[in-house]
Amino acid sequence: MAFRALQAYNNVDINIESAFGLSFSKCCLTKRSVGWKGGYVVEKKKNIPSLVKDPKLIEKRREQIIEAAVDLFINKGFHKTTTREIARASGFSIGTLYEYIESKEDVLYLVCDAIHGEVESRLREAITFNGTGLKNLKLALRSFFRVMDQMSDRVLLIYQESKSLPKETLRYVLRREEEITQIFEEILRKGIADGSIGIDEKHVKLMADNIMVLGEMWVFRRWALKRHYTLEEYTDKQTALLLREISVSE
Amino acid sequence: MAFRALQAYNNVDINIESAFGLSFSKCCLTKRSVGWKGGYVVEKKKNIPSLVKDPKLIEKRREQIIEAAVDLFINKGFHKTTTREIARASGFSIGTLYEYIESKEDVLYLVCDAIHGEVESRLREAITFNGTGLKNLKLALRSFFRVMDQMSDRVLLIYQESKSLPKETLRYVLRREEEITQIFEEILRKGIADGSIGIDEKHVKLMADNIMVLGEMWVFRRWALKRHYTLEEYTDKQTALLLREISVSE
DNA sequence: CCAAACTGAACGAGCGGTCGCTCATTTTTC
DNA sequence: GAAAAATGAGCGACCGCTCGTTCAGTTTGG
Repeated sequence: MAFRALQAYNNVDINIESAFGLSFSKCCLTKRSVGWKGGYVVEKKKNIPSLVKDPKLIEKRREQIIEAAVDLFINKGFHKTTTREIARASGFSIGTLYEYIESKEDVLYLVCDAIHGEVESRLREAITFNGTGLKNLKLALRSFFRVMDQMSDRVLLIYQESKSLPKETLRYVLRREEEITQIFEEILRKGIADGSIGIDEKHVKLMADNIMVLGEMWVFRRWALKRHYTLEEYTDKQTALLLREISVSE
Repeated sequence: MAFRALQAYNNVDINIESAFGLSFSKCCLTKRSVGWKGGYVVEKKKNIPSLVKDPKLIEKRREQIIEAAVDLFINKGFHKTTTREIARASGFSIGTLYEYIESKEDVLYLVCDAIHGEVESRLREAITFNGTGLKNLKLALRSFFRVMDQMSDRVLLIYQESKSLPKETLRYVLRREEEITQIFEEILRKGIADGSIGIDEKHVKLMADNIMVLGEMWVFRRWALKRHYTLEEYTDKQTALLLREISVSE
């Protein structure tokens, strides 16, 4: 999936394991804390302070902001979109906008996180864990490619603009994609356990990565691929390719 | 290869064939004209007017500009780099900078074009047209992945920033990548002709596209792939994958 | 041979404008 | 009527780009 700032990745990621352990050392245990890594609590979401007290209102207004900003960012890009435009498109004034965010980058984070959330939930709701791991995988791939196809402009947005996030904030966005990759890891492991998928455990992560790449590919080479394939054909062909690598006889 | 603005592609490319025919209708025949398409002359390079008269000096100064801007754009991104910074890093004043370009976007175009040029020339000089097409292909793949690896930050730069180019200028950049794809088309066709590659002519373009995608993949998923593969291993594995699709027994 | 005239590359203060963000004030809510 | 929420004029920084000026080097004219 296209969920990252490439440049930032290349600068940062060699140490990403340790970076996670260290960078979250300031976190404290709250109800939003969800996991452990290297002994530190890892927050799943970045907390954006707001001057407004009512949590329900904050959520509502931020949804307005996200909806407005997604369109603007897709059409104009992050840098060329002004905060005034975001405020106007959200239906309130510039002053009000800054009651719910602290910086323009916060809006970008909200947008990235919302898109990630949509991809993940759409993917999860399309997956059953009945049947063999292999069957699950085939279904998941079909859903995944369909979601990528339907959301390609938003996926593209994250891909192109997330590099503008502050380094620290970027990590939250990156983690979010790892979570999606893990869905495929789960399915693969299930297939290994029930014998329907014949790869070594140590190749699971790579396989999951490969799947994500094929999804990305449909998004950002769509202009080229659509000259030759429908989504259906692409799905079939890439599924076949992946299953061949998995060394099972269909 | 990563040479495009994704969003722009999705907006523009469906009509790219006709767009070329139409958009260049104003072109006239000059010594820089190099090709024909739909009866109109297609310029290969965008002409950037300069206030300076000496062509040699223009070339020299623009090389300085490119060298300075590549570094800045890679480290800060196009939008966050100021024209003053470009001028300072180039070794002259802001006023002088504008003697050699007309807009900040011109600098981005110069940079993209120079990077493309480097990729293409490096690739071409590593290719021989001796032996079978199949042998050529294997060598070309090895060189291509190596070039992608060595130039990944610059390739990434084009990928992330070319969307900021004016639509018209973007087309020049897009054309440049098509030319690189055509190198692989040539090789594939040679292999078909001499019988060493067994695919249908109508799949040549798609195959060439696939090769480009695999090169891209190494660039912008390097952070993930490097956890599992060296460049060597990646090259071997992807070459094998491609050859399998080509349906030849090695 | 030299001085006067000309050339054009380099310069950088400054212009017009935009942008992200603030805060004194008003409006709404309960 | 007090607290919460919304407002938008305004601030100050900065940005892309311009243009009047400088000056080393070249050409011209006597």
